[in-house]
Amino acid sequence: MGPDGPVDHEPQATGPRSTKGARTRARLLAAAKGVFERDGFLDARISDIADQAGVSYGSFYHYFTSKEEAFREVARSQEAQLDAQLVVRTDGPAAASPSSDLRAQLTSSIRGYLVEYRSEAAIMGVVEQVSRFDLQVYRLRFERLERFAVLLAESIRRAQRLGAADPALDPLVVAHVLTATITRFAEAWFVQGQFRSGFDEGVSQLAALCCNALRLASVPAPG
Amino acid sequence: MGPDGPVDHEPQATGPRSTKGARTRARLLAAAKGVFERDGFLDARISDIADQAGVSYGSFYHYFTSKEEAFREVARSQEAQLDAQLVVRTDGPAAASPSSDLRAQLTSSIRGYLVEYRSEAAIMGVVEQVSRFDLQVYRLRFERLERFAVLLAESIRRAQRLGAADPALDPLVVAHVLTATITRFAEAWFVQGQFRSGFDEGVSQLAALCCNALRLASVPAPG
Amino acid sequence: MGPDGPVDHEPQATGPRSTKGARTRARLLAAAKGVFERDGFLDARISDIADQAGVSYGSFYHYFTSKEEAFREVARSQEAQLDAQLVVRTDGPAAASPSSDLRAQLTSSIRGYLVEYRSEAAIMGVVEQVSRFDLQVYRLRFERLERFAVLLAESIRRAQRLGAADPALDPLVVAHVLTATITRFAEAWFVQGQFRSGFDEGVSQLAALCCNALRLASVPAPG
Amino acid sequence: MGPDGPVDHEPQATGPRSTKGARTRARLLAAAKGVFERDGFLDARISDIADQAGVSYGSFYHYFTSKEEAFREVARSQEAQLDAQLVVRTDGPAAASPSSDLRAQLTSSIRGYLVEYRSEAAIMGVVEQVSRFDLQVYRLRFERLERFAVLLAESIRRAQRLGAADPALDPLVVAHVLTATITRFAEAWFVQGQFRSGFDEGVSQLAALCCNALRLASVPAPG
DNA sequence: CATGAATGAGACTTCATTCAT
DNA sequence: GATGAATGAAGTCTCATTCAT
Repeated sequence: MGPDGPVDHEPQATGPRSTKGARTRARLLAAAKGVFERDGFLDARISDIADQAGVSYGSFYHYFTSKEEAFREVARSQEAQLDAQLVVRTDGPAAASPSSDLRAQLTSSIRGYLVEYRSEAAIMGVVEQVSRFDLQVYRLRFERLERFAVLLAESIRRAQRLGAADPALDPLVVAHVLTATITRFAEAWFVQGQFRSGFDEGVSQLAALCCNALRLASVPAPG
Repeated sequence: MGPDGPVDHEPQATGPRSTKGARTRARLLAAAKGVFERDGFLDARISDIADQAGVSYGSFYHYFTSKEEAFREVARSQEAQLDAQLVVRTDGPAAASPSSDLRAQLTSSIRGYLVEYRSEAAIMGVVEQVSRFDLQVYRLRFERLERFAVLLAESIRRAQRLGAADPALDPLVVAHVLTATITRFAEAWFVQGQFRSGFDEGVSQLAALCCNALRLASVPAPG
Repeated sequence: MGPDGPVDHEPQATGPRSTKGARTRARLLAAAKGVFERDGFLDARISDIADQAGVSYGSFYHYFTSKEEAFREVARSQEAQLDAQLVVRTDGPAAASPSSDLRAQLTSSIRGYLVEYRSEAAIMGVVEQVSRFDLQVYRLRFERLERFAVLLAESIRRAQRLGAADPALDPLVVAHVLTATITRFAEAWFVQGQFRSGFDEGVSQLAALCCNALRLASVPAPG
Repeated sequence: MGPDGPVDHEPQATGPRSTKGARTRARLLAAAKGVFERDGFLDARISDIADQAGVSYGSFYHYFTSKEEAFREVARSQEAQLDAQLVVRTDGPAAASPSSDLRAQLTSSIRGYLVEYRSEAAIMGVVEQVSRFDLQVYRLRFERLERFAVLLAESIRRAQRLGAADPALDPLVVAHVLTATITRFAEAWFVQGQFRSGFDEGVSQLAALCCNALRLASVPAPG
């Protein structure tokens, strides 16, 4: 299911047992994030992380079993933030109409996701990088998107039943396509700087495009 | 992280000057591709490539200055294959209608791209990987897509003028979004195996979605 | 080839921060000196140095960034020892006569220099070698001699004013010539063994020759 | 007798057997000299020499068995040129006086040597370099100087007998010292650029100094 | 908890030299 | 004679991880 390359490692975080330890761990995490952002995963050196955190070289290994482990920790919290943005309720309360409901939810998800992605673009670029050779980071990144896609598919199916979305589309495939669209667009825009565009403008274009794609019944453009 | 400009580097590796040399070089390239597919870029060892090609360790360096160089060469030819699929003619001959013309071209590009991508999924996965930490491979991969996006944008603009596409869309932004959609979907599908779907089915869903996105005027569904 | 200027580089190698580290570093330096003496710079291998010091291969790089760095360190301390011998005071206290003063100082410098050089002939040979292809060692070796030459020139000038030295000589040129004489003679004698001669005999011949060269007013030959 | 480091190699030049071959060989030698001057011995690459000579890589080995061999060839011809300058005749024809005879010969030798050395300073610097780790080049360089020293010693001895030179000096030691002086001064001046001075001025200072050193009976300063 | 010295496997790369054509 | 492809030993350096204090 996942990529061929990434090797599977045992996750085994060393938890801090005291308050002081928790603080040191937090400093290390912050330092790690900074170094990863600056140098990428491959060129990041433990010694730089330790220096940045103001602790000794060896201390790093009190809190993390490996460079990978530390990165996963960083990636985990980023994903959690992003994940919170991707919400589609299948069982949502009645909206003005099914199409406007999905449209609103999708637009909101897209905006939320892009806002977060942009503010953490540097580290997200590294997450994209690492997800392509570390299986655990791959999972971190894509299993959540998978869940989002499943929910989105359900929502699309419901809209189709109500005649509010293009009935010719396969909900699951389409949900995956839209997920791909949003995530890749975010990377191209904010990490790789592949084009310049006003933020709000870009967001609304992307949202409009996704809604178009589903042929959600037209409604007066929302604010 | 993005490219600084359209500067094109042609790193002139020590080229073979004889037929025999050309053959050896070709063997090395094939071997390199195989090893990269099997082990990914990071874990690929020069010695494996040389062994696979049936030449000595040092011979590798007769033809390539580094592992990166060899990979770029492999990536280059892959990109060339993919690139050939992405064609949108702005000045195309008269079609039944502007929308059906664009629809046909887009569908054809998508199908061609996915066909190629699938058949080279293993190496393309590695290209995606490397493009995220090697600037030259990044350029190799994304500058061509950039060009495609520009052409596509022009085509969209033309369709808009003729009332055949959603006039609310910003052609360039949208062209980038669609490019993102196609490329990322290909990776998710064929490299990461994020979902199973019949090939033709997937292709037509993606194409339909893209056409929907542009609100290309409806036509009877093509075969 | 010559030095561009008097810029002094203090390449800050990873210094040891503990007593134990300092001892290891010292062991490595001693081992390095031994290996350099035995094999010359070019044929010296890091692994031999590490073995000799009884530490692991990697430890070498904990203390030195390269073979060059380690050699410079060794050379530095040799030069410091030699340098201490080359003393000419321009502002010296009144001596029996200006010429006997300079004669005494020069003789003393020469003797001191040759004593040191002889006792460290093996490593000095390597310093001569390396100074001819490593700019930093070149500077190490020749900038100090330069300073000596300048002081010596001043001393000669003073002697000339007092009529105690050949007035036809250009003090600075002559100081350089004498410096060349002493250093090259030391190498030819002790490193290359270009001739055999009793130590004291050789020293006094060299000293006499240098004093002659300046036409320092004759005094009864010193013991 | 020689330095400790240099390893002994078998000299075994491959001679050209035809006119065309002789020309190719000459081109290679010229190219080699140029590359050695530019890069030093250690960094000189055979491929650069071949390129420079406009012949193929492999051709180099038709004419020289190794990089060392080629360098020795270059060094040999340089030494021959220099050597021709160092002439002291013990059996010379009657001169105005023994001291003025030796003075003239010494001055002439010094001038000739420095003229040659200066015009070939770049390659001479490399010869100095290589003589410190290649025994054969060492010999090339120092055995001839040795012979000069022996002749000079004889000349000094004769002058001493005639009361024209300082009788306290050991002729052989002194001859070696003067040889050291001249050679090292040349390197410091022309290769390392350790000081600037007008050519004629420097030459006459050096000559004066050497004559002073021997306490050659004064004569009116020669032009 | 903290420190930082010690480890060492392993990869890359170089380039003089050989050799088949 | 000439070519340039092929060889492969040799050595440096990196850096994540371990461990003694």
